Amino acid sequence: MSLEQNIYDLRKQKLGQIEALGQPAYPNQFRFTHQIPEILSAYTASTGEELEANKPQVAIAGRLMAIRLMGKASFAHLQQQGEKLQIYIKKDAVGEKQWELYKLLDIGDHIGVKGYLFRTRTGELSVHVEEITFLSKDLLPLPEKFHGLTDVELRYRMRYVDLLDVEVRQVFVKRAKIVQSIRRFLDARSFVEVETPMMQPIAGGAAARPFVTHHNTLDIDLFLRIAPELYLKRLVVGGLDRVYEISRNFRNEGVSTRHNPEFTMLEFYQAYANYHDLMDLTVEMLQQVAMDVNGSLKSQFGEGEIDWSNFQRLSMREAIIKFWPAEAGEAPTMEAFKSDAEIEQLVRRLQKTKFSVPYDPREPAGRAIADIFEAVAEAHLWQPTIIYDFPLAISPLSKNKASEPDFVERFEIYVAGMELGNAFSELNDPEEQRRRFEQQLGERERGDDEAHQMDEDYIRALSYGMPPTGGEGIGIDRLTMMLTGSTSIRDVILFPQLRPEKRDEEAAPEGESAK
RNA sequence: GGGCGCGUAGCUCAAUUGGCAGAGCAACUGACUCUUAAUCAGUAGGUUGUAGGUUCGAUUCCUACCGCGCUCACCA
Repeated sequence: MSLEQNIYDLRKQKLGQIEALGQPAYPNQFRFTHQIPEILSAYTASTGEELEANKPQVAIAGRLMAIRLMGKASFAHLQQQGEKLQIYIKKDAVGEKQWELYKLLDIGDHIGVKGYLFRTRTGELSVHVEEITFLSKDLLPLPEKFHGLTDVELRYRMRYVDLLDVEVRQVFVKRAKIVQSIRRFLDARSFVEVETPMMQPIAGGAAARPFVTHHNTLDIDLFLRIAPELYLKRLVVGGLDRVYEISRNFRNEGVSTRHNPEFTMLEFYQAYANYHDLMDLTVEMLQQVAMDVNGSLKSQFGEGEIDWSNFQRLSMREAIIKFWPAEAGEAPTMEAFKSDAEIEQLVRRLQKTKFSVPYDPREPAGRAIADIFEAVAEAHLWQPTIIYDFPLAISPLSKNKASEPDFVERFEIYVAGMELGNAFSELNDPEEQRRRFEQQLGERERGDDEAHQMDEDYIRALSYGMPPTGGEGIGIDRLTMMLTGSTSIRDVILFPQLRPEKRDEEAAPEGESAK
């Protein structure tokens, strides 16, 4: 019999004894007067003398996180919503039977207490308990009180235990505030929040491999969406000039500290706006969110500090020039990007250094420009930076720049060396869209299974006329990482994707007798 | 998928060159009516991730597998 099983059985016995004392094992409610955070904020200013004079009566509930027993009196901490309040139980004050009950409690149990507020000799606000109500038993031991759970696998698998750690909890509270703040920002500007299909017959709107699922009655395969993009633009065609959606996308790709197979994205579309309008809107939105969440335009991330007050803006080509590594010789000029031969030369020069840049002569030169950018510039983009004017070759849904047809009106936001957002003036010429899809089909033929598929209904929608529109996607998980200082995406997703846990055949904690 | 690293009591971590597997917290028993990582005395708790191999002897060395982390590649 394992130790864990021992503790489980012991605590079940205690639960039986608690019932024998007349308290139900699993009562169905507790009427409290305050939540613990309310008490802490309402009485911080009250002195011991004031409390002594008024003896404010309170009833509170929470989880027991520490017990310090001294014979016939005891202090303990109750935790609720990530905050702790001390309680003081004295045998004289609660009586024989309640004292017996108290001694049957374990760390991790939920209880409710009634009593009055006072300050201890050391000045800590505490509840002088007059009555204990048993609420729920913790049958399994909590992690070590000082270090908590540090095994990240256990943390992610047993988030219900991990969340008792106040700092872990705080990350997810902040995540909720981020989403709240984004909604407030967009709602105030007349955006309409919508929900579009998660299960799509054609997975479009991004370059990624989808998950496949099956509908039994219709007997068709469906794809979990990789982006809501094409549906949201159909809505703009239909006259929802300003729409947004915050929801999950699914991409059947590797997992890493920056990637989870399901992740949350904000996408929004604004009719009659171009990508420059979106740049301004984005800066304003991210600054509001940072203030709402942290009360500051600075946030700590890893070794450094992110300063959201200042967004650098560079074109992709300018960024390549700016961050061109000395070991690869003279930095290119803007002119160099106009010639396919010169672009190939740039790649060749980089390939002689530590920078690995793929090159495929069958691919359009624009792809090479993007690859060069990723190799030399991306890692430098630690402070918030807007990179604009992307090559047409990697942007099948963006509008061409009028002055430079090989480039499109697209930008991405980079923070802490990561992509945070992606935006563009939306391509609304249905015939050009058809040509782009056909070109993507060509790449599919050549083996790129992330290339975009043909979507006839989307082209039909554009044929009814979409106003000039700017659209943008922002990764909520990544934004949460940046604003909470979490260097792994798994720390901002409650239940990140892990391999299924393998269970041993040993007896389950329910305690079935062994065969 | 490639490379590097990790896996020891419920939790956090030790263990000399390959030589009796240990501590703190949690648990249990006892003492203690203002403690706060409470304190003090005692008790119990282990198939060292799994399976092989080398060896008189393996937590330690080797191989494979499982799980996790970091990193590279793809992407947001």
